[in-house]
Amino acid sequence: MRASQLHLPTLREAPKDAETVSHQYLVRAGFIRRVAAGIYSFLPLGVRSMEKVKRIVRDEMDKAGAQEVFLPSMVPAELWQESGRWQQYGPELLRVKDRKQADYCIGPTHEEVIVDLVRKDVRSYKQLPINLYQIQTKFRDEIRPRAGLMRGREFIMKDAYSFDADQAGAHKSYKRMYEAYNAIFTRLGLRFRPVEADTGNIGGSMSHEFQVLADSGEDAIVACDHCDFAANVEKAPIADQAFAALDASVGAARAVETPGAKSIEQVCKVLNCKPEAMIKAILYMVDDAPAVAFVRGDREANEIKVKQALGAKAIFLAEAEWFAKATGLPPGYLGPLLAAGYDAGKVRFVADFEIKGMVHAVCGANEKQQHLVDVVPARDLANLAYADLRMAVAGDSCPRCSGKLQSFKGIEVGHVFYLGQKYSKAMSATYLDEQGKEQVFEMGCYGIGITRILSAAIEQNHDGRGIRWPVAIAPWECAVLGLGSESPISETAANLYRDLQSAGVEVVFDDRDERPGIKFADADLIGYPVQVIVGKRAAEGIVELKLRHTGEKLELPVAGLAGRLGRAIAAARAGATLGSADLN
RNA sequence: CGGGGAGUAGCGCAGUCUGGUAGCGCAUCUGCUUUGGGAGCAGAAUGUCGCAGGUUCAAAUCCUGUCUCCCCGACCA
Repeated sequence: MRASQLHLPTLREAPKDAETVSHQYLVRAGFIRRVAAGIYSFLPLGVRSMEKVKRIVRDEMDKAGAQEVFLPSMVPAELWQESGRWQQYGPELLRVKDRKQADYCIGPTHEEVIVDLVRKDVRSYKQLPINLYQIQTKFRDEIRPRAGLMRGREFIMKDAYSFDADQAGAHKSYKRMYEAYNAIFTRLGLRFRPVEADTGNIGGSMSHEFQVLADSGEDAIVACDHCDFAANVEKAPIADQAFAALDASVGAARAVETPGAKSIEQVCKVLNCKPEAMIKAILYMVDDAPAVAFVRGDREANEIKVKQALGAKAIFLAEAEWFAKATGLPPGYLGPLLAAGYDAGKVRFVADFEIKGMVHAVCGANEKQQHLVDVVPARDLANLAYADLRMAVAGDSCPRCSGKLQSFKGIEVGHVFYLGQKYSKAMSATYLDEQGKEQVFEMGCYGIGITRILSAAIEQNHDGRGIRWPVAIAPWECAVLGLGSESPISETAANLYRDLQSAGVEVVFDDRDERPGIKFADADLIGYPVQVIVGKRAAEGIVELKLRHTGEKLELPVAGLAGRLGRAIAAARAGATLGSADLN
């Protein structure tokens, strides 16, 4: 393709609504344009990169035995009512009415549609297992769309659904998808990590997220430095811990005045203690009733764990005033040790395991302006319920082995769930087994955020000048920059362009009548993995090669270059980045 | 939804406090010169100042309402 013919509007400045690096570069380099909040148009370059992502996803899905289908994005309400999600889903589900006033939604995910499709046509165990997938535009009316393609309202997702006769089969299907996902993200050329994850709203009992590692990622993950354990911090269990023996010399718990000291920080100042010696109270509204989770003063409570520990459906941080009214206890001075006579039924308490091992703790006294010191939980809080409540952090022991956890930031680009019978049961999706008995399908569902991958790839691969695409998903693999229209530069460039095409390289010939600086800046911004610069030394048969990923520049004879590049690029399509070492 | 911020030329912004009829840089078009890291000179085109009311002789500017967008939090591929 000749750049002079390409619709490639690059911007020197990013529009002010773009703050995230990937968002800025996608707009500046001419991949996308905003249409409304969280809704984007794709320009030719964006389409090319996206199609490459799709091609790899399709290829690996097909290889793993899945079959492509295409489901509607507009879904009748009846299906969602049948699964119960028409009620459960909040305003994120975009509901629309047709001319007859019938209810529909724009599919944010397609469990209902696929279950309906399969239950109608799959009647026998002989038709199982089956795994169907689609690549579809989804719509979720997000509370806050942000960061360009990272969290759009309209986005493209690959979603697959497996149907098996039994759990063993479903686990096999799950494993197969897990492996396919590893293959996909490897081929995309991304550094990623599969991590154990919470199943969230979709439900189910087993789940892994595929996280692209990037410092700007929103998800915190921990991974063992020794074994292959890795999990989202939301999910990561805390390893069993050894508790110190009781120190009998510690005196009885006693109250001290701590006027005005409501936060951990303030109390530490007043009592001259450290946060790790304190018991922190976090106020929740759990299924509309007050509850308190206690964690060590320097820890962060994990809301998902608290929710599970309390067997709750919904959990929110409680407002202090509401809480005080509901319990009669003073926020800011809350502790696990209730005064005699207090009606313990008013509020539920649960404490993190770690607290049990504290020997000398400070906590709220449940009286205004007072804290308790010399609290020994194992002695004083015998009846307190303990559970794993805190967020895992770097340095924690691995829950599987003797290693230590390290922390990373990630961007979730894929998620595999084992669903069980959640949807098949709700929607009576059954088949007949060998005995002619009706059985409910065992399901799994498997998503990949196609459009989000573009953002994630950029977040992971960029520098101050622009994008550094992995070869597999670069819109074009190579750019030939002709730095002049006079002979022999123009002939050398045009010939090289032709030879690279013959060598099977996707190449853009920047033949625009622009100054060199503009061509360099655009090429760096767009992120072609390879730039071939035809300039001053063209007369000697020498051109310059710039490898975007490593930043290396080398001068090479033009003779035979197309063939060499063709081979190197072909090799890198499998999921690599290109450096000079790859040329031979 | 809570908190913060912004809507003025394609993009980035100034002008708003103190009302007087809109400007700068980049981009665009023409011409000449330039040509290895976002050129120079000369000329040109481009705006219902987000929208709707109101105040006023006069509104981008003041008042009221409204819409949109961005950022931080609760939700998620």
